[in-house]
Amino acid sequence: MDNNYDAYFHALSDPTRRAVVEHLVRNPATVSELYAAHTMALPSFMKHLKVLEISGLVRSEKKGRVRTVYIEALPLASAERWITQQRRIWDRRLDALQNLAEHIELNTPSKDGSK
Amino acid sequence: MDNNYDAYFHALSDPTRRAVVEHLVRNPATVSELYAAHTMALPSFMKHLKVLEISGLVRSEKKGRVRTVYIEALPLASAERWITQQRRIWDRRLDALQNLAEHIELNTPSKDGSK
DNA sequence: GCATTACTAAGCCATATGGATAACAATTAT
DNA sequence: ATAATTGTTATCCATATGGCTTAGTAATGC
Repeated sequence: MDNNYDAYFHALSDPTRRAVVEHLVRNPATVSELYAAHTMALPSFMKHLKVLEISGLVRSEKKGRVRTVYIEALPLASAERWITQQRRIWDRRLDALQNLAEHIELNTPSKDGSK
Repeated sequence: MDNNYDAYFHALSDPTRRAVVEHLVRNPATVSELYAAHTMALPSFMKHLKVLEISGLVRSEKKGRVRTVYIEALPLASAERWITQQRRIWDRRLDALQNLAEHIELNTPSKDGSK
C-alpha cells in the first residue's frame, strides 16, 4: 500500500526539498535547472535530490550527462491521504461534541428553574 | 499564515509521533495513556511529545501531576493544504497534457495520409 | 508521614543530517 | 584534441536525532 510515511514526511521536512517538489509538480527538470534556484554547493544539493529519490517522491533518468527528475504522484497522494484521514477523524469528533452540546442545551433547565 | 512546514513534516516523519497524532485526533489523552501503547523508555517517549509540542501540532496542560495532551487542528490542516496544493498543480498539468494529446490526435493525419 | 504515581531533568551514546571542499568521471561543444 | 558542461564520489565537520539510564520533583493515595 505504499506506506513509506517516515521517508515521505522526512523528505518534505526540508525547505530545499519542498522547493524541488514545488518545481517538479509544474514540470520535470534537470539537476542543473533545479539547482539554479539554490545557493548551496552542488553536492549538498544532490544529497537532497537523493533523499527525495530514495523516499520515492521523485524518480530520475540520466541521458548523456544530463539527469532529468520527475515527481511521483502516488507517494505524494499517499502522504496527503494520511493527513486527510486524521483531520477527518478529528472533524467527526468535533461534530459529535457539537451535537452533544446542542442536545444538552435543549434539555437544560432555563432561567425559570423549572426541573 | 502558520507556515511551520519544516517542523510539521519533521514531527510527522516518526512512527511514534504519528501514532500519538492518530490517538489524539480521536481523544485528548494524558502522557501515561499515550505512553501505554509504546515500549520505549518513558523519557524517550517524552522527547517525542516535546517534538510534537514544539512543532505546534500538539498542545498540553498540566493539572496536578497529570499532563493532558491535545491535538491542534490548524497545523495539521496547514500541512495537508501544502500537499494538496502540490497535487492539484500536478493534476492540472496532467489534464493539460491529456488535452494536448487529444488535440494532436484530432489534427493528426490518419492512415490515409491526407494532409 | 510515607509510598506511589506521573512525570521531568540530566547526561551518555551511536547514528543521521545538512552543510562544505576537492578531485574525478563522462558528454558535448569548439 | 582540448575545453567546458554536468554531474558524481569521497571525505570531513558540527549539530540533531532517537534511543538509553539514573536520579530527581511534585501530587495524590493510604
